[in-house]
Amino acid sequence: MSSPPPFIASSPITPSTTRRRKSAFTYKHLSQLSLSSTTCPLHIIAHIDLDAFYAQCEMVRLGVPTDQPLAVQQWQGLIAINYPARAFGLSRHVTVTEAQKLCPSLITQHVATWKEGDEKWAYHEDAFKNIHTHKVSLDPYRLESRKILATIKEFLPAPPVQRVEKASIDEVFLDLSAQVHGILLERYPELNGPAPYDDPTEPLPRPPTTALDWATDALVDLDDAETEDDDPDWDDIVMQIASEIVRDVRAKIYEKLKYTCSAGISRNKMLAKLGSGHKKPNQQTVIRNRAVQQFLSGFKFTKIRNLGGKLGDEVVAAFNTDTVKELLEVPVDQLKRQLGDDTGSWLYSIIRGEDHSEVNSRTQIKSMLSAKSFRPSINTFEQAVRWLRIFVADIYSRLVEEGVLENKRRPKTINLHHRQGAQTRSKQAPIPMGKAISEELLFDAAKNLLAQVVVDGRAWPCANLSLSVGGFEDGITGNKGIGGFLVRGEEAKAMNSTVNRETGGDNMVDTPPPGKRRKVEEGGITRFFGMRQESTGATDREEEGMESPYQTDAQEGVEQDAFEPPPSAQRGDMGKQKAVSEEEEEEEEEEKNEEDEHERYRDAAPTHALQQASIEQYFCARCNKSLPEYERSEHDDWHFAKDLLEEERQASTPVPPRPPSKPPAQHKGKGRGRPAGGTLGRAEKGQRKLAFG
DNA sequence: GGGGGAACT
DNA sequence: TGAGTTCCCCC
Repeated sequence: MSSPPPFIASSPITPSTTRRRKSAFTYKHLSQLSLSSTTCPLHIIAHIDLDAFYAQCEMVRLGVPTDQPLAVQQWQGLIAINYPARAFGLSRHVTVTEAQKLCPSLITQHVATWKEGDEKWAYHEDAFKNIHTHKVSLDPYRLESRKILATIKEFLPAPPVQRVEKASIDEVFLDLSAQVHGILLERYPELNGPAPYDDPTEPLPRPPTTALDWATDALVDLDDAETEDDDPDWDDIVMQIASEIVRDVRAKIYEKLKYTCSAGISRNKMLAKLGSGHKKPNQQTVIRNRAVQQFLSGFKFTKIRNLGGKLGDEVVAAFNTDTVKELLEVPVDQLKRQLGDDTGSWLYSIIRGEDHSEVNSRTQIKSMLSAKSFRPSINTFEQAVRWLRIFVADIYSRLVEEGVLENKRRPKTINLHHRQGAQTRSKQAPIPMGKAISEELLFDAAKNLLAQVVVDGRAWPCANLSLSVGGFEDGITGNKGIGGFLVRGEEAKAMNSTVNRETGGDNMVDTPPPGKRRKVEEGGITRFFGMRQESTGATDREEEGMESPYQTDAQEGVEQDAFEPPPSAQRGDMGKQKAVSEEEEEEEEEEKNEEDEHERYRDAAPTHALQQASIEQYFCARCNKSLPEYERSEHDDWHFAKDLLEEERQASTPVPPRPPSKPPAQHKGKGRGRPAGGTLGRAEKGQRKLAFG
């Protein structure tokens, strides 16, 4: 970045007595800066990260002195530990009792929980004893997060100069380019003039050589070829201005809300993020362009975003190192060959500090989830429905908090995730438009999704359940910043494109971040990495159909009237029931999971009963069939689920079904509407049926 | 648009 | 470890 520009014949003659070179940056670069162009070499990003956020929230809430060790407890574990407590060697892996031993003065504050029947979460005494009846609520932290975000946005110039991306509950990215551009022109009027000869490729005048005052910023060591004596160029000035802004933002957050945070300032998101983690707590780190290589070389590449998981492991395995330094020696071609073209070139760039991803102006939430893990697993529809009620209360209250009900910013879909052993499946449905969103509406929809999962089979024992709503983004609130108008597909493209929107002139070639699934050609054989070829829901049903002589219902959305017993009835007999997995495709991992699943299932079934020669039988009058007694409740649940869905089907089908020859015209959003009576009927039925559990 | 999964905090 | 959010891919 600070290398001298190539000699340009038309540029003004520089007296040979002048020691100083031209700036490496041009008038074009300067104007790109005002547009927050991701390809602009002066582009400037900050990442702000709250220190031990949940712990700080509790400290602020409880008015605890800042040097008091405190940890946030969730059931038997610790999910956040403040810095005073870390001094005692506490980490997230330590149990509550171990922590108390290591640090007797430690405050362990349990997270807020939500109790069945309550209309709000609360901080309960001895909450950790209530794991079987309460669910965790992180709402207090969301509320604090929102305050902090509001403070930041209030402090910065209005959009479109302001670009703030909420990256998580305790992190934001700021694109400070446009704001810094403005300050730059104010402070250095010599930059205001038109480019000499009206040529935007003319280099800028050099900035004054006055030593930069980096205040108390942590500065990363310079690259080998650079020395502190080198005159600063505009990129250094930009960094310094950005650093001032970040310092002020942090001061404002502390002043208003008493939260400390750490920050990283650098030329792109990846470096800024790495920088914010470099020195904590309550510090900020600037990574100048001339320090990037030195800085990055000290890292394990698994610390870089997107390389912290399976992809990172693969890279480690492929090149037998986990350090950036060593990976830098691998040529692009080899990276491409072993990881695929896209991932290879992405990796090549990223370890050289190149990242052109955009800061998306986005501070609003896109989805909302409420979840619970069950240990031990739950086994009946009734149990599951009781949790659904809590989830719905949670989500509904959060919808109200968001102001989404007034704002018309309503979610469009509702989604249920379900885990049984290694299997995870989900069902989603549209939230009917045109009606007000109510708890009953959501609860009804959630129950319905659960019924779908149950009818699909293999629902119990259930180890995890989660309900979410999403699809908020099409709301009425028009605050779309620059780029906010992009639709999904284009957004992804724009994020990774280095071809500048306006100038399109740079020669840099960008590569997309790795997809989750990558193709690698190897001697004519194509292999896929990164995604297990799990059976889809549809495939599952097909497999079941193959497996079960009974199972013929509800395949591929074809509604059938025949009620059949659940596939689970087949699993009771003593034959080996491995047919499903044996059809399955290879991969040791896969097999292990399958194995695991069967293991879990078998554990859940009464083994002693399986071993008896004669099993107590239950006769189901609805199917006219008998099945093992221990499957009775699951079987009943299945009928219940089926009934629920059948009611739904009838309620949503206006009186006489029309002949298929002439399908009715589509009334968007209205065709699916159901009379209120149907809803009530189902609710009543639910109450009644749930009594049997 | 539905469903599965990875990655991250 | 558990809860929560976003992004991406395939069909």
